[in-house]
Amino acid sequence: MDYKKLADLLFPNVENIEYYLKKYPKREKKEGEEILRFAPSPTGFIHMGSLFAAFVPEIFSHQTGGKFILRIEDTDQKREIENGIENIIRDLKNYKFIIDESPMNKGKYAPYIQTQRKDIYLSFAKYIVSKGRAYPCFCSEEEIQNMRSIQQQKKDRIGYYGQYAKCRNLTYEEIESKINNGEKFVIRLKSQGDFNKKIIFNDLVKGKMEFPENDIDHILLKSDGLPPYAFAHVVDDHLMDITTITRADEYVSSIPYHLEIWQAFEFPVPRYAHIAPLTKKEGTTIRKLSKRKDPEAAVSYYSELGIPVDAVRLYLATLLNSDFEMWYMQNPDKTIKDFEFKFNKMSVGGSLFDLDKLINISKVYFSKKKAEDIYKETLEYTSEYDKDFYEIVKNNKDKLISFLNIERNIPRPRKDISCYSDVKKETSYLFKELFTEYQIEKKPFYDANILEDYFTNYYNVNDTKEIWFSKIKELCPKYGYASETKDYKQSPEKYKGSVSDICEIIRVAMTGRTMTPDLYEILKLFTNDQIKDRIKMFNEYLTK
RNA sequence: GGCCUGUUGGUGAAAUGGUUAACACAUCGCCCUCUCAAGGCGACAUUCACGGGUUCAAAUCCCGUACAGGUCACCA
Repeated sequence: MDYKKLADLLFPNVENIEYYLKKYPKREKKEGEEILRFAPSPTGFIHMGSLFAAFVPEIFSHQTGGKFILRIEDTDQKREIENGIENIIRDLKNYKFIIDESPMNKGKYAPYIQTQRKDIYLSFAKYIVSKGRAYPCFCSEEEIQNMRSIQQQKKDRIGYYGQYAKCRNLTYEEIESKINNGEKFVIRLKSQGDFNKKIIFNDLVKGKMEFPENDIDHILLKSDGLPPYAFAHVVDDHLMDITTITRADEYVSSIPYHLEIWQAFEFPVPRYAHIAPLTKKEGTTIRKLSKRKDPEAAVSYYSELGIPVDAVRLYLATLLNSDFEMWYMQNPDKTIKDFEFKFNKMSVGGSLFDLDKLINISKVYFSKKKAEDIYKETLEYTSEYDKDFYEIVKNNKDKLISFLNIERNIPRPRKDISCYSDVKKETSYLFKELFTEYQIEKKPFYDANILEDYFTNYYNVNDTKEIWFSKIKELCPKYGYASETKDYKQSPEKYKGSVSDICEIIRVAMTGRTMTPDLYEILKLFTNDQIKDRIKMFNEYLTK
């Protein structure tokens, strides 16, 4: 068969492959520079899994001084959703991804949206047909279904291959007449593989793997003229000069097939890094984190909660290489950029997405921040997600900063804030509008008289901390409490309680909770009127 | 079912043939401090899914079993 003639018959008005090879020349790269890409489908919002999938190539490209590219894989037009592309770009920007080339920020290798590259795929398909490595197939869906059920009955391997590949042996004349009849066709790879032979493949993450060769005549071009993933990625990644392909490890099993496409073009094969999915534990089973089933998979979950972008990025970094965490503890002044990530340190199985861990990372992150910055960012956060609290934040700058500064600028700061919405939770008792009732269990020793006595006869805002505390101790014996915790511990029968219980009464009365930052500092944030008000409230609460 | 990949404590995870199996989170206990936290110290895998084998030496290599995940589309 004259394959050249066949190619012209199938693709009469299509550019030569040389045209595109020239139009998109190899990049001028420095030694070691890597070009990586994130290639999502525009099927909705970005979730944690895709954020991680984007994080990996961004890190590995930029840490070599290379480029990070966003390419949109929208060849399946059935799955497309409105604003899909815009949402992806917005989410990536929010998460501080630096995208060197994308549909918005065009580079030399545009277009970056696959449906806009249709002519390119056609050209490459024509080329591969002209080389005799691909052929048109006119089988209908029914015929393929039939083939499959026969294969199932006979317990044969499923697929279009070998003797099942009917259209493989069509003559030029047969093809020509079908085309003249207007029959629809797809282009299939004419596989040269042998299922009984093995190929060895080296993956950057998973290491050496062995597979049977591909012998299935997979589809390279669908009847709508658009390629499925496999063919598109080879054409695009070659033309865009991608040096390392990162993708989800669900593609592992199609490696032999993808390799055969590269080989058919005689293009050098880039490195591949197959990334295990983020997983979630549900009962005893572990499954892929799902954007449909898991609310915590959506990035909006974190922005609504107010988990800072940088904290999420730190978590992604520890998910990438778990030794990052230790390194970062030892090098608190460095950033993600300073760490050398390695593919072979990535998890081969799957990384469990652990919300507790993220929250912990976020707490540590907050504990290192300046109070002024937290205030500023809380203002931004509340302006979007909590309008009511926004007004309070805006009008109480000094108070909030003073609060945030309690036990902050010390070697081991407090870790009670994990997200911007916690600021409200942690400070609500400072504001009359938010503190409307006590929601804490009454304990027998709670006593409004002690409270009133303390504030009328002992408390003075201007006291130093030492004096402040000695005054509380002074008050203790009057009500049968031990001034020293040690004394109480030694002979508890002699006392009603200790100074810590007195502190608890004051703390609970003022804040409605047993755990707050340093009580001395907290009290300073209350005005006299507020104190009086709380004493009254506390009294009512106890008598109720 | 075929093919591929995993399986280390309550959890995540490190150790890529060689001392008592890192570290972090969680939990519990003790200590410290002028209150709450934080912090310090300690406990938490006589053992790396199970069974064999190779080796002076195995969580690490090989074989088998079990379990789990992935894949077998004109989806990516």
